[in-house]
Formats: sequence, C-alpha cells, structure tokens
Amino acid sequence: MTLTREQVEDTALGILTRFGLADLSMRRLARELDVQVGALYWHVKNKQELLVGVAARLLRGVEADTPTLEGAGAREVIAHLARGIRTALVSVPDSAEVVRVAQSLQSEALTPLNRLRSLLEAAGIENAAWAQHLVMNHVLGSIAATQEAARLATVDPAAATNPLGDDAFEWGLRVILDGLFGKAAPAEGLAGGP
Amino acid sequence: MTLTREQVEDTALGILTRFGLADLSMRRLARELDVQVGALYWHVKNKQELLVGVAARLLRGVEADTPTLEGAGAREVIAHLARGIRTALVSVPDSAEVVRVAQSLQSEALTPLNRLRSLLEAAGIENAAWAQHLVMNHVLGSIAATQEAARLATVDPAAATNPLGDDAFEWGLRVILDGLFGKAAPAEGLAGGP
DNA sequence: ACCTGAACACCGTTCAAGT
DNA sequence: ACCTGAACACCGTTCAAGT
Repeated sequence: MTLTREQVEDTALGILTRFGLADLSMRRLARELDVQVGALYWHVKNKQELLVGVAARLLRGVEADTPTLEGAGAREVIAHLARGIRTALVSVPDSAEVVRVAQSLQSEALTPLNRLRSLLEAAGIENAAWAQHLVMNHVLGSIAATQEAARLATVDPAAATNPLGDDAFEWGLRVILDGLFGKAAPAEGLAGGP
Repeated sequence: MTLTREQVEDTALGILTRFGLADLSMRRLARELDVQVGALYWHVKNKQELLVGVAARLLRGVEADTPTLEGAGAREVIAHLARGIRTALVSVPDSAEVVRVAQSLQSEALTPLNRLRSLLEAAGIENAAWAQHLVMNHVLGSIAATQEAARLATVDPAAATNPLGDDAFEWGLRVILDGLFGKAAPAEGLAGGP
C-alpha cells in the first residue's frame, strides 16, 4: 500500500482544518503519514503546489451546489456562488490565505473562481476579470476577518469586538452587486429588510 | 551609539523594500545591523510587533497628503485617501500582506485606516467599520495582485497577462463607491470618460 | 517506482552571562 | 541598560543510496 498524492493532500487538509496553516509543515505532514519528509517530494513538487491542491479540495463541491437556479436573475446566481465559496471556506482556519496563494500561483486552477468570472461575463459586466477579483477580495478578506475575530475570542474571550461575521459579508456583497448592477434604493438597513 | 528601535524598523523596511517579505528575517535583520539576533529582542517584543511598526512606517505621510480638500464631496475625499494608501504601498513588495498582518494584530494602530473609517462615518454610511474593511480589502487585494503580476513578469517576461494594475484599482474603487453612495449611470467605460 | 537517511541552509525565540 | 554566545526546537528542499 504505497503513498498516493490524494492521501498527501487529504492529510494536509486535515492538519489545516484541525490546527491551521502555521502547523501545516512538510515535516509535520510526513510525521502524520508515517514517512520521511523526502518521500513527500516524490508525490508533490513543493509546498506551494501542495497548497494549490489543498485549495482545490477546499472548493470542491461548490459548483455542484450552484445549478442553473432557474428563474433567478444573474445577480442572484452570482450572489449564490459567492455565498457557496464562503460557506466552503469559513469553517477551515486560514483557508482564505491558502486560496489566495493558490489563486496567485495558478489563477485558472480553481474552477469555482472561473465559474464566477463566466457568470459576470454572461451578466454583461464589461471587465469580468476585474469584477471577479473585486468579489473574491471581499469574500476572502471577510473570511479572514471572521476567522481572526474567532481566534482572538479564543485567546481572550473578554475582548468580544463587534462580530464582523455573516452580516458584514452579506452587506459588503450587496454593496458590490449594487455597484455592478445598479440598485433601487441606497443601502440603509443591515442585510435585507423585513 | 547604541541600537534604537527606529534603526531596527528602518532597516526592516529597507530589507522589505529591496528584497521582499521572504527575506525579512530576524537573523537577516541582525546581520544588516551588525548585531547578534538576540539584541533585536531588547528593542522589539517579537517579529509580529516589528511588522506592525513597519506597517505604520509604510503608511506614515498618507494623512498629510489628505487635507480638507475644500469643496470636494465626501465621496471624493474617501477616494483620494484610498488612492493615497495605495500609492504609499504599491512600490514596496509584499506591503499589502504586512499591512494585513498589522491590521489584524492591532486594528487601531494604523492611523490612515482610522481616518478612512471616520470619513465613511461622516459621510453617513450606516456601518462604517464594515465599509472600511470593504474598501481596504479592495485596496490591499488589488495591490497584491499588481505586485504578483510584476513578480511573474520578472520571472517570465513572455507571460504578459492583462495588466491588473492602476485601471483595475480605479474601476473597483468606482464600483464600491457607486454601491455605497449610489450612482448616476451604470459603470460602462473603464475608468472615467473622455 | 518509491522511499530512507542524512545533509544543507536556513528559521523565531530565549536566556545566562558579560559589559 | 544593552548586548553576546549559545542553545532549543523547528523549517523547506535535495539527493545518494537502498528496495
């Protein structure tokens, strides 16, 4: 029963999920797999390539959850996809950073991000690549902020700052989509009225 | 002539500017200052605290460039500040990441970011803290993308992807401000008409 | 083909001991 | 008060040699 790349990536994702990116070292990974460090480099070119694989795994299944959404407008489909990406990432520590690394390393490897761009293109946005980055900067940035707040709460539960969680994400998404598609009324309430 | 914290931070900023964050290690810093590594820990608690200082230095002088802007609307002043922050960072490699670390470590330490929030508040934005993050995620995200593109161009000049530089930043800023303040017409052109 | 053993060139942080 | 010397517990990557 020899080591496979799938095992390596799965175990890496496991360490990330349980302990965060600081603990996801090649040596720790080797220990968890009961092999020597060098063995990993037969299955993976280097750590960065491994992280691209982990990012792809994190986002696996996001597309499946985003069918045609019959009857919904382009704006709704895009918002749905953005929420799907956030949901896939928010429970895994440092996942936003991992996706950012993967995105900058090979921008075409993450399928949900490509789908986001095509949706924006299909919606008539003149510069879909820029819009894709605009949306992703918000998604990843707000995930990182949420997780950072959670981390601080673990260290010092007394310092309960304003949440900066789900509501902040929805609000920002609304602002961006308003800017892209135009809006009926200025955003006053938090997220959606009664 | 003993070592000072200012010297330490200045030299750290120098290494960052010339070689990037990967080369900004405590040991490298000590070598450049002709001291032992341990000496640094007399002037600085740890590397994270040092990075907060470096981030503050990076953003020093941004406020000075943002006076009252008499006669301009709130939207213009906010856009001007966002551009000022970008200009201060875009020429220093990995500066966006350094600012992100500092921001998450002690969110009140970077004065231009506080000023951004007050401006948004004064402009009548109901949730200025969320808006501050929304704008900063765009500013820092687009800086990182610009620098990443530049880095790839250095490695492989043939792979000249679409710029993703100044124009993308201005376009995204416009979309966000449109979403926040409302807009006259949908964003069609790239950035500003004839 | 796949893995071990061992090395190379690094990290951040601490701390007794010196001046 | 400020710094050295030296250690502790790590890193990512490479590569001859084994099976």
